[in-house]
Amino acid sequence: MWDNALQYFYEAANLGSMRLASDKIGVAVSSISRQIAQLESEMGIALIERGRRSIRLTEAGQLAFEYHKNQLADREALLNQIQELREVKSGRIDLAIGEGFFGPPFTALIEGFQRRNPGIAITVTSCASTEIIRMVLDDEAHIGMILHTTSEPKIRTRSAVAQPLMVLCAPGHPAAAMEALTIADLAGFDLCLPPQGFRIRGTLNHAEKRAQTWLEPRLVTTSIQMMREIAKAGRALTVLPRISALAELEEGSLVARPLLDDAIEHSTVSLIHRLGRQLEGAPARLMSVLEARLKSWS
Amino acid sequence: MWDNALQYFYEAANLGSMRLASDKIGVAVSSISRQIAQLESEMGIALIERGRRSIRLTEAGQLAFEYHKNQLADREALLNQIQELREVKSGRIDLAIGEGFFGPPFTALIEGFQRRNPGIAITVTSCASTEIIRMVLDDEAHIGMILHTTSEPKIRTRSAVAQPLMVLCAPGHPAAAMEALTIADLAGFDLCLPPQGFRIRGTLNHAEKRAQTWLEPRLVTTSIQMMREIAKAGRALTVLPRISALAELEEGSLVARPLLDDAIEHSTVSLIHRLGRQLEGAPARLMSVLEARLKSWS
DNA sequence: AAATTAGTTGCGTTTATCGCAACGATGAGC
DNA sequence: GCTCATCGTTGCGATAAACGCAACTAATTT
Repeated sequence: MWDNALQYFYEAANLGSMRLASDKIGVAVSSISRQIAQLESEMGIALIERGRRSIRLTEAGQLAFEYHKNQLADREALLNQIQELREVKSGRIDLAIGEGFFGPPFTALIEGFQRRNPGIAITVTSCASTEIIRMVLDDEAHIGMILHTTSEPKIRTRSAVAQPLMVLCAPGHPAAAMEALTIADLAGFDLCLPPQGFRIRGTLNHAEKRAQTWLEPRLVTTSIQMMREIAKAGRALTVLPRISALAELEEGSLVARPLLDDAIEHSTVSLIHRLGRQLEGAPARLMSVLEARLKSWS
Repeated sequence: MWDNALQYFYEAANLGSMRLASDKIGVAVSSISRQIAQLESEMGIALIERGRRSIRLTEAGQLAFEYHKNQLADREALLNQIQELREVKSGRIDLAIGEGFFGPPFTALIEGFQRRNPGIAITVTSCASTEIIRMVLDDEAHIGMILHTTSEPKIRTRSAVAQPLMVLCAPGHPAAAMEALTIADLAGFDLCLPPQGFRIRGTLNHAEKRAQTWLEPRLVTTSIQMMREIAKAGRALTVLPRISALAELEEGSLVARPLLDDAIEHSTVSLIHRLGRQLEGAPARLMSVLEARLKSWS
């Protein structure tokens, strides 16, 4: 309620007369006079000197004047920020991504997006699938990117593209000579795999169960980076989606061979967000970019 | 109008629910919901995430939240300042004083006032009577203090105390032996007077005209300080109100003798302010202090 | 001294806000 | 998976604030 009265007071003080303020604002002089009088009575102190034709501010009036001037500036700043948000010129996107997706292609995608949308801050968090789902549910992340679809309720799978797990090894590795490998084949080689609890390992577990063969990796690491390097060195095989080693596959330092298992061949990469949370602005834009790029990678 | 909606939004966001906000503010939930919705439509962007039980802020919502928080702080600061003004803890007083009033008693008065009212800034300007009146009329000074009353319209004489011009001289001066002096007596001594244009000189002029005697001062100065010093040295007489040399009279380094002239004996010291400008707060307080002290000096 | 122009006040009208109640939707518990 | 409690939303009549018009008072101007 103060807001109106202060505005009238401010304009009257600025223009030096209530009538000019009346013209500018478009309200009757009487209202202006009344609002100011009311403001004064609420503040318990006079803002303008009475018994005078022109508007002269008392000390309290000058304080109120400066106060409102600053307030206007602050409000304009807020409106600018809001405007930028609407135009997606600024904003924040929180992304939760399985570590397997990291690598030059993904980095290039993010960099390209930021170049085209300066002012948008992006946070990319890397963690396990279950954690990603939790973050999306709790709105700690706008968008999540996980292997395999999830049956979790309250999660909307926006886009899912086929992205089967592959066996990766160096070109000179014995496995590279094979067209495809079964779980049993895998068991015969040195393996580098992520620890239990990772989605990749969980998917493999199911396959092991079906094949009644249990894998015993020589090296267990949470670092996809390390898995790629071990495989490149030819010391071991690793199991990852193509997307996790796109750069290496293109330059030929790694080769990919299918892993013969129904569930694994049909595994997918999913872009998810919380059901009921309509993405808008920056997150929506990034979502569509991710969606398009993911399809081009599959 | 924004103000209300923002407040509701702020409380709802703060308490995490519209109903709690409703209890705290004392307004129906429906109004809160509506006000927030309206605010959103005016801003053109959602502030809280819909389709959710609890209140969660969007990015724009967080901006608005912070904005209003700052706004509240600013408003409280303003209210504090206003409160201080009302309690006369702060404020500004502009005083315009004839130079004749300067001296230890006046200085002590101002110092005492400032000690009892810390936070109040006082500006004491010294100038000629006509200038004092102009400053009061133009609101460049809250209070003026002049010799003699003025017939100026738009000037309100708040208080006038008798303060006849006296002849001042050193105790050993021949004039000190006289009970009282006439204008003609004055003409026989060396004189130190202010220049034409000063109120004292104007008052004397009238007396000279009546007595058909013209004074020719040996020394003319605008400095009351200098006049007092000259008189103390015994070199000349000077003409001032008692108030201008209160300290010297008390310590006995100067003596005062009446100047026999109707108008001069009835001259006064006046506290003036602009007609229609009701003094309040700090200026009013100082005015009453000045009034009381002036009477005690007369 | 009259005229002009400023701010103020009274009164009827318009607009915005409010409260109540019914509704729709979300999330917790069984 | 279903029910129930609770929270936010919407419709409608009531209420209060703000508004415009016009008459009024007061400060400047000529």
